[in-house]
Amino acid sequence: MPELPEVETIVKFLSKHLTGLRIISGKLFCSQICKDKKPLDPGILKGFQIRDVRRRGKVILIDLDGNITILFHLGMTGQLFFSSPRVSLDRHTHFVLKFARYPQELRFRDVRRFGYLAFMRTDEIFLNQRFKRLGPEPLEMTFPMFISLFKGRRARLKSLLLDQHFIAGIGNIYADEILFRAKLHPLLSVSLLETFHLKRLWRAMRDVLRQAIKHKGSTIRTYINAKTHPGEFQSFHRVYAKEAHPCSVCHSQIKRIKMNGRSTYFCPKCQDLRSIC
DNA sequence: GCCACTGTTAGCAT
DNA sequence: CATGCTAACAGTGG
Repeated sequence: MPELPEVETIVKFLSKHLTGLRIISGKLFCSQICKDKKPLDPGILKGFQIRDVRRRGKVILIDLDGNITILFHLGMTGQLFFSSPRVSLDRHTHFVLKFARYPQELRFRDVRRFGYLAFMRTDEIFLNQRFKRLGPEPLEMTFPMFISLFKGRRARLKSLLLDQHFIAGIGNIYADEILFRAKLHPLLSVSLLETFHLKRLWRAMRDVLRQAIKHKGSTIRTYINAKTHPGEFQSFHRVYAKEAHPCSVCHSQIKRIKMNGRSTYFCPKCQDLRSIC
């Protein structure tokens, strides 16, 4: 469930339930899922209390007292959910946290293992290379800030939207949905964009992400994530996974192409390349 | 069985 | 630096 709206939804949920809980144990079942250079024994988490749950881009940060933060990235198939300890762990559950006076444990499960977790000092998070290089939050950007990001760039529009160093949090679904609503072709070189195009893009980005958060994100392939969050934004998708469907605006057939190895959906008429170059 | 997919991104080549 | 391709993984569906 890993784009900004899904991560935001999970963070809100976790924040509500985790804040104030005291950890009695942490167990790692798959050492490769922990990205730390010096893998920390999660047993040392015992006794610390959860202060806050935050998001930065697609990353989830769980702050404990004692200057400790647990970082999670869900990759493609990561799940973070509560479960009764009586439900047996399957082979894809890689990390479990247990709490004092709380009947449920928090489990991190990830079938494809593109996700990861890491332990960091809370006050050092933003000194970390990973975070230093992360682009700005799309919902915390003014239009002038947004414009300045494009200066001197010439990559194709969708590639840039997907680049987490450019803007943090947008993935394959929301890139396509944003471009459809901005009426811009994914293959456009951003050097061709004028201020009014960027205005459309900025508005579409904010609208799509806000709407998606309001609907608790998109739940695709429910067998993977219904456990954690049944979102409803998928019913508002206009192009993603809609190859050959009629465009909701002009009734042309939605096209699918491959871009950077990812499926890319768009309306060939509403998002016409030739209208710009 | 084989091949093409899949909500990601680090690391490498150009 | 900027950009784009590939591999890492496991599962599903044709």
